Order: sequence, then structure tokens, then C-alpha cells
Amino acid sequence: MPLKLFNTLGRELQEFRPLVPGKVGLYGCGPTVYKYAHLGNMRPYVVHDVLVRFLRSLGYEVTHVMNVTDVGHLSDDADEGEDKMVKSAEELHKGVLEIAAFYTEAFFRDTQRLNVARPTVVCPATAHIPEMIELVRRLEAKGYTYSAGGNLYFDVSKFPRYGELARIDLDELKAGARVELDPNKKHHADFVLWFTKSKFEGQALTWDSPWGRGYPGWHLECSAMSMKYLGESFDIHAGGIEHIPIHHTNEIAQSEAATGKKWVNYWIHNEWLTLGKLKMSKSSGETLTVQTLVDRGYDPLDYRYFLLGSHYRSQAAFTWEALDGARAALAGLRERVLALRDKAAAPVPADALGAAAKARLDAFRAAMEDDLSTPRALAELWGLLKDGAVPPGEALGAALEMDAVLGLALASFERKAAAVDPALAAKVDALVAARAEAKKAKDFARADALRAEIAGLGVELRDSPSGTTWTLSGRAP
RNA sequence: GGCGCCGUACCCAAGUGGUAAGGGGGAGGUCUGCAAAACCUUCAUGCAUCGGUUCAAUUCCGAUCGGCGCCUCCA
Repeated sequence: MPLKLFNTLGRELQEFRPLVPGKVGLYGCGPTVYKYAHLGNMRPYVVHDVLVRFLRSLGYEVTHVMNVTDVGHLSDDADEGEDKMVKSAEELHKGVLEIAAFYTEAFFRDTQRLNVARPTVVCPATAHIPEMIELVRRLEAKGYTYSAGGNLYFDVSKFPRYGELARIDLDELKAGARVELDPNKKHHADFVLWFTKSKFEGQALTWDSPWGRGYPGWHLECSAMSMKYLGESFDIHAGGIEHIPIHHTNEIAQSEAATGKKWVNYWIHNEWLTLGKLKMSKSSGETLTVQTLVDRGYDPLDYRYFLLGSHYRSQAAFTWEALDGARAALAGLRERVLALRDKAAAPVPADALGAAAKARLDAFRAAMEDDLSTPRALAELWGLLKDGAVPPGEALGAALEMDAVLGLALASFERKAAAVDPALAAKVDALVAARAEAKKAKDFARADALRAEIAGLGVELRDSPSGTTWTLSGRAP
């Protein structure tokens, strides 16, 4: 079965065919680095990671490019458009690039904790200003631009296919419905390619250009950098669904106007994480980050499992209860895989699996080929692990094969007794020994009292024929 | 005003024109000194509501109610 992806361009499931056989160029919208990324921000990176992992498991050589937006951001509407980088810098009394470096580092720390592989190329916008200027020069040479009020604009009327991705009809667009109109624009959908004048004061970073000292328009970086690293046409562009009407629409216009070629073949857009009453978005309330989860005693991979439990094109409803469910499920997967590792000498390689295991692995792949249906893929993983007809070595081999795509780190998981505070460990070990004595003496009342005492330390006991083992309970005491 | 999404059991969540995956959780059981773990059984004649199309709809169409997103550089 071929891989099918839902292409926003066309709004249908399409068979994936790369431009160059065996190779895939993928551009994923990266972070804006003026604050910590919250859990909602992290969803697309997990989605992109799963896509990349799956493509690689199918044998493709994937070049994954991700931008880091470290220039030019408005703050939200409450501030009437103060530059976000500038605002953060002022708040923290630091330079803009210093802020960007700080949050970039924080971002990659978080993605790493979510087991998101680092993209092949990570490109900061500020390091690619010459490429952006060059792109604007090409647009200017072809007559797609005009200048007004000190800024250079893209003229959407010159690009007939404008809005194809978002299915926007320029004549129907209601001008100024929510935003104050820029009087310099000929059409309100026109957008700035290069600023020398802005209603936003205090732009910290400016560059010389043929149009004067200033800074690039906000859509330029993705066009310029993707083409630099992936060529003027490439396979997949992925990002959040909110980018369809403006950001990606404008990227397409300026890219294809410049090159005269089709820019991107497949557009993949993920839906948002919704929070119900928790509200963590821009304006108010608590911002939930990966660090928040760690502080509350969760493994970041619990969140990854939670995300995989819903399809990337569906809104995912985050609740603590749902996250607890994901944590319990992931713990169950780990237990089963650990048990298999105890039973099996070694994982059987994918090409040596018996019929039952192979059928499970095939079903897993079929689910993933159907527009990356991770919920069904997870169900197939569970089916495999519960299938008594599959020998342990084969179950382990197939499970690890699946996890290479899911990225739940099942292969490397170890029981975390070693990570326990040594003082606590010594105390628990002593209590366990005392309880063993009591049990030996058939003093079950004392044994149960000791069990209760141990439980009070946040530790769970497990008796087995070969002795008693213990682990920390799920939640921190 | 425009564009778009969703409403499936206690929770999260797949899915299909032919009779509801998976996980969490609950209940019962086996096992266990007691637990835990594991294993077994079980928990929606039902998929927001009302109409329509159809031999057949949760799945298609329409309306209604409810929730959400984007239209500003939020992922």
C-alpha cells in the first residue's frame, strides 16, 4: 500500500510521490523564539517527527528543514503591535539575539525530551537575510512589487492563483473586518516584503538593502530558506492549520511568483491542542510547558503518547485526566516490552518475523500509510503485545520496529530504581528487609504495617517468587 | 461577514453505507498470607437533536442546538 497524505492543496487524501525517487524534502514551520514554547506549540513538532520517522522507515532519505524565527514578531492585539522580540528583550534587559538564543536552546531541550529528532537543517532567519533580499530582488525584477510609504509590497493582483491553498476569493474578502487597513496597500491582501518604515517603533534588528535599511517581511524567511536547502520545488511543507490563510498563502505567492515553478507539492497541516477550561493560550492563564509536566511528575513522553492517541488533523483535547490515561498506557507498554526483553534472547529482525507478527506489523504500517493514523497504529501495537500467538522475540522485534516510528523510546526504557535518591533507597531497602523477616516469621500484621509505611514514602512493592522489588509510585509523594 | 473543524460510553479517542478499534477507568473472577503485577470476563441495540435519501445511516444530504479555530507575525 502506498503512503497517502491529506493535502491541504486540494483538500483530499493523495498518494505521496516524491519529486526524486527515494528522497523527500520536508520543510516544517519552526518556533518563534521570544518565549517558552507551550504544550500546544509542541504538537506540530511531534507530528513532523512522526512523519519523518515513518518516511525513513519506508526507506526514504529525508531532508528535514526547520526555521527558527528570531526576528520580527508582533505582540498580541492588546498591545497594538509592539514587536514581541523587542518586548521580551526590554522585559528581560537583554539583547534580542541573546533572547532568541536562550529560547532556542530551551526549545530544543523540550523537543529532545519529547524524543523529537533534531531536523537535518535548523536555520535561523537572521542568518539568512541576504537570501531573503535576493528573493525580493527577483520578485521586483519580475514586476510583482511596488513601493509605498517606505515599504516594499507584494502585489497580489499580479499573481492570479493567490489564495488557492486557503480557497480565498480576493473579491469576496472583506477588507478590514478585524484589522485596521494599511493605507499604503493597493489591495488589502498585499503584504510587505521589506520594511523601512513601520508602525512599530524600536525595531532592534535592521539590515541594509536595496530598498533602504530595514527588515524583511514576515513571510519571507520560509520561502527563502526552504528554497536554499531544498530547492525551488520540494515535496512537503508542514505546519499548523492557522497558517493556511495568511502565512502559507503568502509564502506560496512570493515563492511561485519568483521562480515560476510549483513550490510545494504536499501541504500538511495539524489541528490544535484545545484546553477546554484550562486556557493556556496567548492572553491569559497558566502556560503549560514541557517543564510544567516534569515539575508535576510526568515523563514528557506521557505527553507524546497522549498526542499520538489522537489524529493530527483532529483537535486534541488536553486534560490532566487524559494525560493520566496516557501515562498509565505508556507505563503498560513499557512493562510489556520489559517483560518481552526478559523472555526473549534478542529481538527478531523485521524481515525474519513469522506470519502472526508480520500481520501485526503490516497492519501497523497500513494505519500509518493512511494519513499517519497514529491512533490506529497504537491500537496495532497493543494488539501485537497482547497476541499470545506471537513468540516473545518476534513480538519484541515488531514492537521495536513500530516504536522506531512512534518514538516512545520503548527500546531504551529501564526501570528507574537507579535514579532514586540513595538515602530513600537505603531506607526502603531496610524496610523491605524487615518486612521479609516479618513474613518469614508469619507475622503478617507487622508485614502489612511495614508495607503501609513504605507506601507512605511513595514506593510501591511487588512480591514475586524470587523476592520483593519496588518502584516509585507514579506520582511524586 | 468570509474560510474551516468538531459533537461517539465515566475520561481520552479511532472508525465505517450493512450494524461501534484501542487506551485509561470501573465491576467481577483466577492467582496471592495480604497486596501488587499478570491473566480472564465485563461496561454504547448506541455514535448531539430533528427531518430526508436508501433494502440498510452513527457513517450521505438538510436544518437545529452546542463547542472550537483562523481571517494580525498565535503552532
